[in-house]
Amino acid sequence: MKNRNSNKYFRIINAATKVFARKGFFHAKVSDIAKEAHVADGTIYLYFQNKDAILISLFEEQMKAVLQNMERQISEEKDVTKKIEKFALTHLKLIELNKNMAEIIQVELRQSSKFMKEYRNEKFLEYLNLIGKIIEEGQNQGIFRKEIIPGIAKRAFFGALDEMSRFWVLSSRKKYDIETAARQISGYFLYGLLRNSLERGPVAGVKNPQE
Amino acid sequence: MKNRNSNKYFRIINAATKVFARKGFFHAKVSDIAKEAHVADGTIYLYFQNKDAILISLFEEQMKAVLQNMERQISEEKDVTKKIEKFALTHLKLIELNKNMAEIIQVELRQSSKFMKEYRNEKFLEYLNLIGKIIEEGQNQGIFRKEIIPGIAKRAFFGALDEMSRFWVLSSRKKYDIETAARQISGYFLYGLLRNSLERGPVAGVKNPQE
Amino acid sequence: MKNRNSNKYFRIINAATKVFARKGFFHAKVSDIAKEAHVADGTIYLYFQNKDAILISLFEEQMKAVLQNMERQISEEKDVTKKIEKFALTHLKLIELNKNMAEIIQVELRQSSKFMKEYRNEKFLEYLNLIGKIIEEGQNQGIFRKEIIPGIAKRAFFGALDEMSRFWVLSSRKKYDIETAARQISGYFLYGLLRNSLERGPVAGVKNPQE
Amino acid sequence: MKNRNSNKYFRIINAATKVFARKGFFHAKVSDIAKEAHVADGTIYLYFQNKDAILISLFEEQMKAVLQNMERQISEEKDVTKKIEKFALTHLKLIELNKNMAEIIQVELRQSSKFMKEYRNEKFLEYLNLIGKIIEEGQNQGIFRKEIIPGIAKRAFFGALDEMSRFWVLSSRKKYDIETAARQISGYFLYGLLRNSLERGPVAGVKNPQE
DNA sequence: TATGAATGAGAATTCATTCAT
DNA sequence: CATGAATGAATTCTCATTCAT
Repeated sequence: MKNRNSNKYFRIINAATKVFARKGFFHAKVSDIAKEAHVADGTIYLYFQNKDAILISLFEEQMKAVLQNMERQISEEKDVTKKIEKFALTHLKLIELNKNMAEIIQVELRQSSKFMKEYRNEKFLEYLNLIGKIIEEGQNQGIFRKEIIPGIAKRAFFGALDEMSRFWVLSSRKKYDIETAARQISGYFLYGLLRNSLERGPVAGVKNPQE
Repeated sequence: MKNRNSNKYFRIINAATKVFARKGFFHAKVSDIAKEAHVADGTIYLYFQNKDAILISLFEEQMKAVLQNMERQISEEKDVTKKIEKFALTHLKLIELNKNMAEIIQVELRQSSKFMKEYRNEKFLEYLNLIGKIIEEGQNQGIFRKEIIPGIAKRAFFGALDEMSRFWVLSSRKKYDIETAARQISGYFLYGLLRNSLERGPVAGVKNPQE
Repeated sequence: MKNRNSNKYFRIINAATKVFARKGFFHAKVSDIAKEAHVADGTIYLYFQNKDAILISLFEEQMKAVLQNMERQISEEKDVTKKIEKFALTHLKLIELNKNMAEIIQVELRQSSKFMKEYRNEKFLEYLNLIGKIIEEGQNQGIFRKEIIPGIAKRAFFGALDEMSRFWVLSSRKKYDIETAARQISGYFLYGLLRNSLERGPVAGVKNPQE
Repeated sequence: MKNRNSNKYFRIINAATKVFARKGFFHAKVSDIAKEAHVADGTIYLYFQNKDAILISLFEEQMKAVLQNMERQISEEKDVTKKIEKFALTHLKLIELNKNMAEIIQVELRQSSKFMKEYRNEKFLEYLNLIGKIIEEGQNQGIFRKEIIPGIAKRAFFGALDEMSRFWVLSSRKKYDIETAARQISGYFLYGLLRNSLERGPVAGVKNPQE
């Protein structure tokens, strides 16, 4: 495998992003990717072990960038409440920005035991943990309720955003704008659906509620 | 008779559920399904147009049952708050009960443009709308904040549960028990993460907050 | 194999004639024939050994009738010249009358080693010999040239008529009417293409021509 | 390079000729052809769209050569009578020379609606027209009777030769030698079967004869 | 006799991957 | 490093035929 600094490496990654998004991983032919990258079929195998590896690399490269970006965005906010809101907004903007990539993550990456089962998706876990850490931070600061289980909350929050993305990716037109969706979703998690605090009931997942 | 009253129809559906969950849709061979169903390869094609059709039928049959069950469960609760909690619990229990099926919906059904793009998944939308209706009901009763957009909230809530299921489906052992997870997730949505109402900030997605 | 007096036997033969003509032997499904004959798939096998046997029976039944008819027509003429003309006319009329059958003989029966090689087509040879006998008769009467080799002439004459039929069968509309075509073709064979007898050259296939 | 300049293209054509002649088009497996051509199965599909396309290409390539050869042979003769004789001889010699090819044209090419119905066999029509032109030429020179309809005569003549070929192709041994058969058949068409001109009757296909 | 659901052998075609140039 | 022609394993689907009813 040749060094990934070669511009061909990224040309192939980008071509694959397009082709996978258009046809789906299984229906995408390696020769399609080669054509899109203006490269010979065989050349692909100088940079990637096989077709699966393209998808994995594609994902890793992309997540690297996404992760860096998200870390920077979050660190700009001091308030954990703002951090949560910023996370939601940044995540949804990302989807908007890179529809093809979003589509692959949403649809293709979930498809094969190769990726969601055997492949330990470290980068994705790191991404999830960004949320987890915000929540823990909020709990340590006494701002978030201490009964919240960060391991569950981080998945719930990510899942909420993710499902919203899927909706956008799969439907042609966007019904709600990004800012609205981001504010709504972070709003649900921060303040709940209930109208006033009097109704605040037994604390989630804990026998003896809040203190 | 080559209709779905034949027990062969369901034998094939069940066999396919196992095989798809084990190998993934694309790596599952029709002959694998036939073998699992104790049926000849050709027999499959008396009941299904092609391999894709098996996955679709499988999904539709399952969703029919899931939907009925969920409707019954929810109708047992009067309080919208309880309905939300019941939804979460029922959904997660379902996953637990039918791991293979869950895996297919989580992993396989998302994979192909056939299913997530071309295929208008009516049953799934009905399922989502069960949540939407609860939220609207809550708003009409003045219990849920009126700024909540049900079309976003239903997806966020489903996504949160769904991501939790994925976590379980893809990891071998369950870290949190079902009741805890259900109570946590519905708790986030109902009461928010924030510790007390004073912190209740600007209302989600609305410029001029509550009141 | 059940007795061929059953009306089902002929229902199947007739259905097969239609289906073979429409789709061709190889693309015709046994179930198509069954449907056309309003008979169950399995019933076909009570009357015919297999799909090949349908085609053969079809041909034999048809040739039996064709042969009888042609013998009768020819015996009505005394003059060998008239017999030749009658043969041509009757043959072409037959094609017109039974397009489906003609199509099968023209196209399908020629197709498979099963039929044109392995299958000794006795009925067809009898049909050819009707021509051969007319020619010999003509030679014995001193009307046809004795250098004519009946074994070649009968094939040439049949081939001429047959190619004309093929033209009709394969083109949708008939360019020439039957009587014209019959008279032309028998005319070529009886009188030749040449304008006058002076041009009559060395006799065909014989070193030292006539006389 | 995947064009017909590659020797693989012709290796496959030649292999297919053998295999089709031996087994028949429908019973010939693509893998048989590949084996005969010493080529991988998949390679066939670099040169031909599918199995049908092999048969068509095979036919077109052969007809191209046959046509050129026949045109050359005919142009060597000045006399239309000689041209007719030359056509017959050349046609029959060709069959002798390339038995496999002849068998395919005789037997296989007639089999499928693909070829005799849908496929407009231009090259074959050109071949037929070579005869048609000779006849018209003869008529213009006043040598052939003007009542002859070239569109019918060309088919009759071709059919006569073709049926003779079929006889040879399908029977293992040749009963008559080529020169004899060619002279006989062209003799029938030129001079007719009748012994002397006195017997020359009403002109073919025309009410008021040659007068 | 008649049925038609079930069978399973069989074949065309695709496409990831290799390797000689 | 790059190419792209060649490979051949792999898999869906078809359909003639059977046989239990």
